[in-house]
Amino acid sequence: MATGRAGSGRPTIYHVAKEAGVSPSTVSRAMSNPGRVNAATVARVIEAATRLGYRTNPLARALPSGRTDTLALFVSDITNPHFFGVIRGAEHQARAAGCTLIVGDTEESPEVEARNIERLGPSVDGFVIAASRMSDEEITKLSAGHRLVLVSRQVAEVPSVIVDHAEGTRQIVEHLASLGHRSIVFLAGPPRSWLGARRWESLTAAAGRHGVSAQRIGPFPPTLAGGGAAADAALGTGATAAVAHNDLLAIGVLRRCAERGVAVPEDLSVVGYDDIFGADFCSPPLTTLAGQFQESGRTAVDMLLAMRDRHGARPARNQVVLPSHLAIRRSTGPAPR
Amino acid sequence: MATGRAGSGRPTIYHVAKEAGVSPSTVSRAMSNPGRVNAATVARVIEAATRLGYRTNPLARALPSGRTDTLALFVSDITNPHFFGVIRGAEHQARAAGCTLIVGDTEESPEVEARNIERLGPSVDGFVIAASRMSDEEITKLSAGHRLVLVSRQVAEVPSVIVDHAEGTRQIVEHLASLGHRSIVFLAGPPRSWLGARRWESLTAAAGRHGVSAQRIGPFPPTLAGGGAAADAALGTGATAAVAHNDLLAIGVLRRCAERGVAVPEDLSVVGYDDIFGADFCSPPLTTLAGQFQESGRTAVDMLLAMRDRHGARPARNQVVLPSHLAIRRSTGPAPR
DNA sequence: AAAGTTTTGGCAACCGCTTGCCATGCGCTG
DNA sequence: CAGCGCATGGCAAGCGGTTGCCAAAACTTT
Repeated sequence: MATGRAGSGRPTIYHVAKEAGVSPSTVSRAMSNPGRVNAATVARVIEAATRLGYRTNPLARALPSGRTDTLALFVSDITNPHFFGVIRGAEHQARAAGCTLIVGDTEESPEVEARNIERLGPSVDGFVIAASRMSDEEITKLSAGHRLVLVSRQVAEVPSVIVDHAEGTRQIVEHLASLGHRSIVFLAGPPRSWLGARRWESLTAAAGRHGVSAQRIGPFPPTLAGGGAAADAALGTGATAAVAHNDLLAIGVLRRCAERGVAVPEDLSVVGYDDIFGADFCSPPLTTLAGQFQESGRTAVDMLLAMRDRHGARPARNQVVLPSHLAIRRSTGPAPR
Repeated sequence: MATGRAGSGRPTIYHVAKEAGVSPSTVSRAMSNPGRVNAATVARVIEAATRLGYRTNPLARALPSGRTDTLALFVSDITNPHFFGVIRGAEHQARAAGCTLIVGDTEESPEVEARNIERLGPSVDGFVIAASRMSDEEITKLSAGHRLVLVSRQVAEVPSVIVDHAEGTRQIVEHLASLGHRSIVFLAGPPRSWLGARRWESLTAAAGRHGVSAQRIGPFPPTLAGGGAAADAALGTGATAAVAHNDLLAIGVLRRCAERGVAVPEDLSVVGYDDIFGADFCSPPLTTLAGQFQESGRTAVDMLLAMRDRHGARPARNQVVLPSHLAIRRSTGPAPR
């Protein structure tokens, strides 16, 4: 009968201490601060520990030391494949550093974010918040009481890692302009998305420079299903190219176009953001701005760990911007005449 | 400067106790066992707590009580989109139950699985292990010392939830047979995969009943890239239909076929397992056995929680089998003559 | 050889919360 | 009105580690 719970006879440092003929504090030191103890004693302790099958209890260790070797990652919507890259990267890096990763879904809600941070605060060494929906003020406030690293979001003074949007979006517009497109429609995502706002901002700027007109419609839920409505709305605008908030939406547009007999890219070019799983094998394969999101997760975890270990000292690189590149595939083509 | 660490001035039950004019133990009871305390006192304590912004420290609570309200989920390869369903389902259900979820990648390694369980044992209330690569014996042994629920794996006496394979595979074979296929090739996945073994088992059984010949080739890594080699090998066998270990592999096959100018389904029918994200918009859309993996995650968490709360009493449903259904799409068609 | 350093290990006080046990005081029964 | 039981709150001992401080031991240094 599975118990494994407290009092489960799992050996403690006290058992090891008796077995090795030393005091518990020596065992503790031997395990976590070997420099402080004579090498021979350490060896004896280690030997006793392995003999007994001792494993240190992370909880008990964390309580007095305040160090949990656990990191939390919150994503705004765990349903969105975009975040899988971030999750993977973070998980991988955390594991490499001997840390455990907690993954949470905040369901697009700033309240859930704040509540979770408050709740988990003492249990983790820090938080990675991807695509936070909280306000700048709230983030700043929370970052005063907790170690926080933002992903896909920038707030002054708060460490963050984002994928370059300005340059990437410029490439999208250039690509489209060179194909003869003169009218672009942007399919907006969630209203609270900082990233979405930046993408639109960059798009209008770049469009202006290239003499291309850009309009925004939406918001649409950033999902495959949302792409249906987005496609219909986009087709109504007369634009020859649609730039979607993200790939999910873009692929949804692709599907809706296929249903309606609208040829992509002959009738409409479609561009997405993120290069998610599937973007290269949907039909037609999607032209999209590929960001290194796995790298984002990794970097964010690194920064968090650095903050923890350098204990308060401001990290060297506080606001990281990762490069992006345009993956040109078959969903974009010459503008219809 | 973000600290938020121990000694961070976060109020404790002692502060609340003083504020409310009661003893710490009363505060503790008021928070976690209100029946034991006079209602008026509880109200006073609650009020003091909110006034101070008190939040209970999960670590400190877990240490003496042995209850962490945290669950761990391990997947054999976090890179595989198949698991995203499980992760989502588990995360969602855990959150609904007020639990925190730890997600870990065991990298197809039984050792990593065992080590992680050992390490995290005291920090969690139980484990969900998806597609465990451990041996039956090892699982049985571990399940004696920890609360364990298996997903996509069955071991006698250990709680588990799987998606039906026998019936589903029968449907695949029937579908193929009715399209005139007489020779099927199974593209095997990882050698240690229990699920893979069951699928192949069911396939030969069903094929036998329908007078269809079935052969197995592989193993192939269950990835898109693995599909390239698998496709080439499959085409060499002369079979008219390929059933892949999973959708990742199947989509890889689709891509390779497209590259080689092999028409799907005209020259070769392709079937996958899992109905992952993308299976419905790849080209051609993939016929696949859809399982309710999100439901698997949810159910597994439910079982775990039930085990914890009914404290050792054997769960009512110990080995859950979820239904599957064949999603027939365009990657299968009549056998070439 | 005496005095001064450094190592090394033990003591005991925590970290913040839970819980078994006891003392109090009240309401009730007879 | 004595006697009893129960609801209520406090005390204190943990849970399994960490760590500041001190004393003994082992080395150096004059």
